Amino acid sequence: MTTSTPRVTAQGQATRARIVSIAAELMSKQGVARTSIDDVRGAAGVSASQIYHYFGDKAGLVRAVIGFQIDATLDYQRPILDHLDSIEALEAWRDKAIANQRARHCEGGCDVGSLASELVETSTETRQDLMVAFERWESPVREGLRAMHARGELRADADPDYLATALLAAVQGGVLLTQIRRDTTPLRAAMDAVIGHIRSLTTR
Amino acid sequence: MTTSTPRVTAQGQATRARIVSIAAELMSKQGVARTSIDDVRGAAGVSASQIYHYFGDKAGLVRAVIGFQIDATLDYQRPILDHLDSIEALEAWRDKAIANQRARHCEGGCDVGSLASELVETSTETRQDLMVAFERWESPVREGLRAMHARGELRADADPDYLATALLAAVQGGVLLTQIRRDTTPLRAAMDAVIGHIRSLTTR
DNA sequence: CCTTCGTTGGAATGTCAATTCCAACGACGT
DNA sequence: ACGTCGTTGGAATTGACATTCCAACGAAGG
Repeated sequence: MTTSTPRVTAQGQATRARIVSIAAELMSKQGVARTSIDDVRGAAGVSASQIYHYFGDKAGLVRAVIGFQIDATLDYQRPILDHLDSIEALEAWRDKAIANQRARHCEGGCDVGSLASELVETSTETRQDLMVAFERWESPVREGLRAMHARGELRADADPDYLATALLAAVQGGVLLTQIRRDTTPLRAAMDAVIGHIRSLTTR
Repeated sequence: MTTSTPRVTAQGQATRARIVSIAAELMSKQGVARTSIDDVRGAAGVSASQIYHYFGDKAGLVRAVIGFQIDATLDYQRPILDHLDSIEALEAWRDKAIANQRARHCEGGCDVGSLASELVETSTETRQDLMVAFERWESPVREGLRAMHARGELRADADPDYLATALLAAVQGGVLLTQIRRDTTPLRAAMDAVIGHIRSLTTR
């Protein structure tokens, strides 16, 4: 069975996409709680009824924003993210993350991490959305380390999955401290430490 | 010059302290934005005017809560925090952090980190309060690693300050992922990775 | 005993924000 | 051309929330 009648027009999709994109930007800058539907309405140049038409309520819009931000983050880090299977690739990833923070003047933190911190405890469904988002992020990191492991570049007793989790945690914690200090040193320190640890597990 | 007339009674101090303590608990559970003055008022069993009398406005209460939480965190981790000058001590710190998360069922994240993430971008003063809070946290970690370095237990080319920052970032990122997954593995992974890196820098 | 000032209660105010409602509009398939 | 349904506008509603105000209360010092 094919899609008989599209429930939404191309025009509707465009409007919906614009709303999500602008909501994501506002929520990244000011946080979810401080971003009102009316803020989004004004910035997107739409009427309130459209937002409720497409998303049901604010929680629905927030869910869409979570999806949007994780997509944007993964797109931004690709293609590096798909080949994190060498120390050099990990260092390139680190450098890209640092450059990104510098470009933002260390403001706003991690789009996905900020959403996560603000929303984890709101509802079980939201928390699961966030779990899925981070799993999508961690997955390619894990695959890269597994490839190194399979190739014998990592010692047999090293655990690629565990290391992938540590890397992601280093990014999150590093970005938070970087945001607070307005200085990229913490992000660099955190990623350097975990990458250094991985290096110490290589079979050179 | 001594304090001529105390502007606040012992009774007043007690009331103030109770308000801060209860506000901290509520804000830890629900976040700052979702904690209304009226919530605090009800839970503390005081009238609204008292909160405004002692804190001026909600921002003032939030500042007091930041101070309260960093004090509580440091008190909780002491005396470990004051002697982080060996791999064993670092591991004990890690174990205590993990046990704490487990006791909370991995809910709520880090009290200080959650406040930080929610409030960093609200105002320059708040961000500076947070910088001070994290500096107070990082300082003893740094001192411990410096002691190891001075004793020659860390290689000369190791940078204790940089490593201290990485440790704190690992805690923050690890706790965030732990909160999202409701599983202490990420916190353990993150701290293990950085501690492992430090171990690889020891002169054994 | 009296005055002062910190303390407390509780109602009142005004703003802001989420959500609903209804009517109009227009694209698209028949 | 016509009718259906997705789309849009904008006003109206409802509730929550931060903050203010004023009056009463009580402890501590003179």
